[in-house]
Amino acid sequence: MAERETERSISQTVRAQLTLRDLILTGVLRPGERISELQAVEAAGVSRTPVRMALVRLEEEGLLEAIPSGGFMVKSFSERDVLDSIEVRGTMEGLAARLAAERGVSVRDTEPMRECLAQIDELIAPQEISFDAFSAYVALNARFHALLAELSRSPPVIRQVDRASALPFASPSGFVMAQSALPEARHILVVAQEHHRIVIDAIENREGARAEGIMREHARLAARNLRLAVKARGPMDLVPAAVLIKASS
Amino acid sequence: MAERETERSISQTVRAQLTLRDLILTGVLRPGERISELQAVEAAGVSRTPVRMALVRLEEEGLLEAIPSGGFMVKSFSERDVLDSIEVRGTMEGLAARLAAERGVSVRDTEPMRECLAQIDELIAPQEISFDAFSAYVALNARFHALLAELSRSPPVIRQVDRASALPFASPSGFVMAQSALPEARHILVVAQEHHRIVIDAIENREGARAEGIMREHARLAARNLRLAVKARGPMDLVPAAVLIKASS
DNA sequence: AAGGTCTTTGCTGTATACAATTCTTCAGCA
DNA sequence: TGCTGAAGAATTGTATACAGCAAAGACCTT
Repeated sequence: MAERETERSISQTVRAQLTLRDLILTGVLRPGERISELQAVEAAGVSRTPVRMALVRLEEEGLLEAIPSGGFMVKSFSERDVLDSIEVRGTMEGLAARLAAERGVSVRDTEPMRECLAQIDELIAPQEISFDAFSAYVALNARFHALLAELSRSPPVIRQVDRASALPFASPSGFVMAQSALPEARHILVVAQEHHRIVIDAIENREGARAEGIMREHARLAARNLRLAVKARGPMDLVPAAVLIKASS
Repeated sequence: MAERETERSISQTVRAQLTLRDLILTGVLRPGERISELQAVEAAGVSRTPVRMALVRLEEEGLLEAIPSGGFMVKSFSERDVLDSIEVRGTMEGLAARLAAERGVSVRDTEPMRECLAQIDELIAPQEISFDAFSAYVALNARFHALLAELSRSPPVIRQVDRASALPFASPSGFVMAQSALPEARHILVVAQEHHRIVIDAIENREGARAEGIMREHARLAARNLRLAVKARGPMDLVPAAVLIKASS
């Protein structure tokens, strides 16, 4: 989703956006805290103009909230908000899958997805999955989900799926790393992969309802990962956006 | 959705955004056309800084598209894109309705919606519905849909519903005016109102699936209005965003 | 005459200076 | 001691100046 460009050719606005996002996700800027433009200028090493541009973009992304009197603050999320964001993504991915199924896809379209599937199969084959394998899974999983959205061949749908996945904890692989240390880890990946397989099958057979349903259920897996990780206390450090989640009452 | 403020107290950025949006929706700026900042500055009567801010916001809104080499152009939509945008909104509203149903709502919550319903009832009671009545319907309908989204009590869901409704032709009342001149007009409003009634009923009875389903079907009504209006040729002038829709092949 | 290259012009991206508004703090009064 | 007011400081919103880049046109060469 975030293309990496050469360090110097990148625009100042993007540089500021990247820097600020990192500052937010690592918890340097805490939820509820007002973001001082001057402070941001200092941190990003650019002038105020691109910083303001970046702030607006981060607001649209959902990481910031506009303060009525001016300026922005870091948004904070309840656990419920996180779960709902995941549900939103699942719903949108379900729509994408349904449309793909109803409108039909060619084998050429699903080819790269099957390849993705095969690569993930290799990763989760061993009994014990290494930390690196988890990282590789995250990348492949993101690719699979991106390809799925494109299968709808609908720019508006793709756009909304992307926007729903923009929040780090709502993204398809948001909590995968969090479960890497958990014993249930492998089981969950196996189930997730089964979902992947089913959605492709359903789409190819033009079973819209099945394709939609399975993607919704698939997103619920992320929700389960979150609850598991919260209960286990600890692995949350692996998900950068954890600092945005305020302790629920 | 767009609050009206006093003309002089409004920020320059908002002024520019309003002016540009109007220019786009009225077709002064044509789809595919590159937007010159200088030209926009002249039109909005503000300096380049707020204009650039407005351009970024309009891009996020979906009306503009960033040009790789810099600057923005007016986005153009196929009829399919429009239908899909409506489907996206229906899906999100369906989610909101389902969550409201599953989580339960108090009578206090649905009170204002019932009031909305009653007012709409009065509007569509007469055999012939005046043009003004259509205008009044648009406002009440928008209010109903906004209240429905809030019934989910989920900020992430409300946010996504709002974003899905931001595109003028995807908004709940997008094509209502277009059918005002059509003979089928009253029938459609009656059916729409029936949907409104059912979704409230379903939510109060905690029937999540029914609430979701009816909202999806409800959005399809907008899609039907569009097709009807396109076929009738003419009433499209009443929907401002029509200029964004390129003739489908 | 056609193609390529160089120049020029206009644009966008960035930085900074200025203005206006808001927040804070301190003093005075009830 | 608490509250209200005003003044000051700081921060955001806006305007403008500058630099870098891309597209378009003209001229030269083949």
